[in-house]
Amino acid sequence: MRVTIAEVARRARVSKTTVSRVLNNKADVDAATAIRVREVIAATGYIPSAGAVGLARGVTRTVGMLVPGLTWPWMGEVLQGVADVVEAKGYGLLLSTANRGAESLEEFSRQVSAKAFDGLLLVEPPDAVRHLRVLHDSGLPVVVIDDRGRRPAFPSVGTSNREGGAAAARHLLGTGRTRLATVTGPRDFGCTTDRLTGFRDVVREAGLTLDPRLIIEGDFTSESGEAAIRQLLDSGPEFDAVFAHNDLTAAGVLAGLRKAGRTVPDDVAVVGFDDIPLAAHTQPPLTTIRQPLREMGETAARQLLAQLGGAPRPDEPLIVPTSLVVRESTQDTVSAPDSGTSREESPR
Amino acid sequence: MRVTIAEVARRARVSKTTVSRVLNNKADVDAATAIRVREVIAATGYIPSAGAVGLARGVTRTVGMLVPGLTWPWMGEVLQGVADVVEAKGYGLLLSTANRGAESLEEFSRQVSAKAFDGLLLVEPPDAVRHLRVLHDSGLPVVVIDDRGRRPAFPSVGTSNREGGAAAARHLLGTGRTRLATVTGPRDFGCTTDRLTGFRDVVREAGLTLDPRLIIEGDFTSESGEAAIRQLLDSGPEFDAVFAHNDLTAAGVLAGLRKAGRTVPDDVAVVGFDDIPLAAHTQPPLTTIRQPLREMGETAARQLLAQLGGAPRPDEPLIVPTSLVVRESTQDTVSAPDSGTSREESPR
DNA sequence: CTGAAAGCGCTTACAG
DNA sequence: CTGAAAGCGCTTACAG
Repeated sequence: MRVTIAEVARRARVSKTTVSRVLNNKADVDAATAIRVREVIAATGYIPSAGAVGLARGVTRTVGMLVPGLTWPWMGEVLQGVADVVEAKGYGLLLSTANRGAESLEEFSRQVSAKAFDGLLLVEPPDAVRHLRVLHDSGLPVVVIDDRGRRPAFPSVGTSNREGGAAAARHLLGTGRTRLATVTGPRDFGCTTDRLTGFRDVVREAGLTLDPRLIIEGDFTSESGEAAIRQLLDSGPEFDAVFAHNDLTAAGVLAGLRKAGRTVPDDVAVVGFDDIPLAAHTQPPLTTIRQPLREMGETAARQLLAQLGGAPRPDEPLIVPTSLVVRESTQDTVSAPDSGTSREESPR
Repeated sequence: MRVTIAEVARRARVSKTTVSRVLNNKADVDAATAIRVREVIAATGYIPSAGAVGLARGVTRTVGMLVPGLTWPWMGEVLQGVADVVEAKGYGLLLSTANRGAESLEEFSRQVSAKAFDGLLLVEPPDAVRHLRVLHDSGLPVVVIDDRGRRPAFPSVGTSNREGGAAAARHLLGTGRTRLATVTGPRDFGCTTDRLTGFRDVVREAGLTLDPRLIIEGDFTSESGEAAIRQLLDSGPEFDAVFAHNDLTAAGVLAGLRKAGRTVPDDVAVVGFDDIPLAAHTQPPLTTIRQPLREMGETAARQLLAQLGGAPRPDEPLIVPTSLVVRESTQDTVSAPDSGTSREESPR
C-alpha cells in the first residue's frame, strides 16, 4: 500500500542506504544515481515515515506545548506566534491542555516520558511545579511563556510588566489626571507586583503619591473590575483615573462607571492591559498597554528550537516590550488622530 | 539512559514479549509473573516509547487538526472542545495552521503522508479542496468542522444556521419590531445563505416581507457592520432592528448606530451571531445567537475517534443546535431577568 | 561512491 | 503460560 524506502530502493535499483543518503542530502552520492533516486521519489510520491525516522534518529521533530486552557482571550495570539515559527522550521506542534488538573498533568507527563516530542513550551505553569521536576530531570529542553512574571527555573519569555505599568502612569499623568486608582490582578502574581511597581514609581517621580485606598485587588475578571468601582464609589476617596491590570477588568470598570453615571474619559480615564480584541470594542474604546502576545509566542518557539539545535540556555528571561495603545477611554475623540487609535512604543 | 522494554524484561527475568503482554493487558500471563513485571515497571518508571509503539503497531494515537488561523475569536472554544475529548481518550493533538497559504498546506500534506497522525480534524477548509483529495485517497479518516455550512465530501459537524436565523427573527418580531434589516456574511458562504433563509422564512410566516434594500452584504468584520449602518442611514428605508450575521459585525452596527445618535434598543434592536466573549461586553450587551463552538469541537473529535475505532462514517452532517442569548441590545434592562442575561434553547 | 547489516524500541504471529 | 524471531521503516557505522 504505502510506499516505503525499500520500494524506492528497488525501483531505483540501489540500496536503502543510498536512498536514505539522497533523502538526507548527504555528499558522496553519484550525481546520476541521485537523480535517478529523486525521480523515483517524485514518481511514487514517497515521504519518509515520521515515526520510523524518529525512532531511528531518536528525535521527533515535534515540540509539545502545554497550556492552562484554550479559551483565554489572549491564548490565540500566543499560539499563532508559536505555530508560525514552529511550522516554518518544519516542526510539528503537539498541544496539550492542563484544564483537568492533576489528571491531565499526569497524562501529559506520560507523553513526555514517551518521548513524544523533542522540547516543550509551557504557558503559565499552573501548579505544575512538582511535575516540572520530572521534565527537568529528563533533560527535556523547556521554555516557559510566563504571564505571571515570576522568574522560573527554566528559560522564559515575558513582557515588560513594570515598564507597562510605568507607561500607563505616564500617559494618565500626561492627560492631567492626578488621583489615580488601580484595580490589580491577584496579589501573588509576579505581573501584578511588577505592573504596580512601575506605575507607582512614575507617580512618585511626578511628586505625587498613590493613595493606598485607591488600590483594589481584583482577579482579572470583569466582575472584579465592576465590584472595585462600586467599592470605590461607595466608600473610597475621589479619583479621576483607573489603571486596570487587564482589559477584562477594565471592561468591568467601564461598566461600573457607566452604571454610576460617571462618564469616560471626562470624569474618569481608564487604562487596561493586554489589548485583547475586546479592547477596541468597549464603549468607549479602551486605551491599554499592549502585551505583545504573538511576539512572545514567536520568541519562545525560536528560543526552544535554538536550544534543540544546541544553543545554550539564556540565563535571563527574554523580555518582549509592551506598548501603549491610546483609544478614547483616556482622551476625547476630537483630540485623537483621524484613526481614533494611536499607538506609541514604550521607551526602551 | 532511558529505560526500555529490554531493560524491564531483564530486571523482571522474562522476555520482552511477556513485558509487552502485561503492558497491553493481554490474557495468558501468569498472575505472579504479571505482578513481578508491574513492579519493575513501577520501580523504573518505564513508559513505552510512543514512536516505537507507533511504528510497530502502525498507528500513532495522535490526531491532526488543521485550522485556518488561531487568532479568530471563536477558535479557542472549538480547540478546547476538541482537546477535551481527544485528551480524555489518551490521544495527542497535532495542531497545524494554514495561514501561510499553499506553502503551509504542502507542509501539512507532508505530515499526512508521513503518517504523523491517525485521523484529521479540519476547520473550515480554506481552499484546501485540491489538497483534500490527497487525504481522501490516502484513506485518512477526516471530520470537518464547518462554519460555512457547505456540505463537504467528508463527515462534518455544523450548527443550525437556518434555525439560528429563524430564532433571531422570532425574537425580533416578538419584541414588536417590524422593519428588519440584515447585515450578512459573505454571500458565497453557506452559513450566510442558511441564516438568511431561516430569518426570511419566519418573517414571511408572520405576514411581513424582508425589504431587499435592508439586506446589506458584510464580510464578518466590525467595519462592514459600521459601513452597512452608514449606508442604511444615508439612503435606505427606515428600520427598527438589525440582524448581523456575526458578533463582530454586530459590534460595528452598534458603533454605527451610536455615532448616528440612534439608541439601542429603543430606536433599533440588534441581534448578533456566535456569542463570542466580546458580546457580553459591548454597549449595550449584545443579544445573539449562540453557536455551540465547544460542543462542535467535542462532537467532531468524538466522531473522528469513533471512526478510528471502526465506526461507520455518518452520511449526514452532525448538527449541534444554536440557542438564543438575550441581552440588552434587544430589550430594556428593566424587563430582563435579574441576571441581565437570559438564555433559551432553540426549539427542536 | 555503494551496500549489507545492525540497531532504534516496540508488537505479533508462531512454536512450544 | 512463555520466548525466539521477524518485522514495522528508517539511519548509521562499517567495510569495501
